[in-house]
Amino acid sequence: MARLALKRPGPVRRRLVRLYEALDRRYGPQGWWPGRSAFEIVVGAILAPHAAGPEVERAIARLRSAGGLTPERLARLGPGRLATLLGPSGAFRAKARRLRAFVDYLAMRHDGRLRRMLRRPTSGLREELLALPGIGPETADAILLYAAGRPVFVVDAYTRRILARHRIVAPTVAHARLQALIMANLPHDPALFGEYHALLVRVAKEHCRTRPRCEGCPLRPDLGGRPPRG
DNA sequence: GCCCAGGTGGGTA
DNA sequence: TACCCACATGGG
Repeated sequence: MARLALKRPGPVRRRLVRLYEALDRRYGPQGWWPGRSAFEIVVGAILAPHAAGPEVERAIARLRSAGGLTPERLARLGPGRLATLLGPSGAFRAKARRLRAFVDYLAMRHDGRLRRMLRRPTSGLREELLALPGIGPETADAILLYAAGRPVFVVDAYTRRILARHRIVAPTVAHARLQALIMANLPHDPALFGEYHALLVRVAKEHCRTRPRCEGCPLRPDLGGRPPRG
């Protein structure tokens, strides 16, 4: 478990820490991201939208079987072949275009070398990733955190839903503001951010998704407080 | 058979 | 800024 040593924690910080500790007690270390290589992590992040979990893993396994899990080999797969391999992940033609755009960018800007790309300064790399088709804030941040090891908190729909239900933030809080709030209140530790995100996904999938009214929340009921203003 | 899913991008008002 | 919809398969 990543440690949280905090001096004089404020209300938001205290609630974020208590939420993390409750999740960690309940589920333990998650060991994300389940990628065998940095490139596999990037591929998984690009395939993830609307196809979480086993479908993405199946698509990656098919890519691996076809020898397509390196940038240069993936670039050599034809669009039709690539789309066919991605079938289980859904939206496969769109995702094939996105993967192709990523390896093309890698070849053009970083000599095809992912390691070189991952050494870029965080803010510059984030801008480059966001400029690619199909890569938005969540996908870019997942790559920064899990492939590049940068202390960037990945905010997704689960993060917003759970933090809102525990009254740590308002449900309508903007993505950038939510990310800034979390990062201003937790130590900038990639291992901690990675575990926290993974734990949020875990509880959301196992509990929140099937019980939208939070009946029998596995987390402590006293995590909340008064609804935040704004 | 219907609804939704760890998101993104294009369109519209 | 806010909302709608396509992307497309798979599971509940």
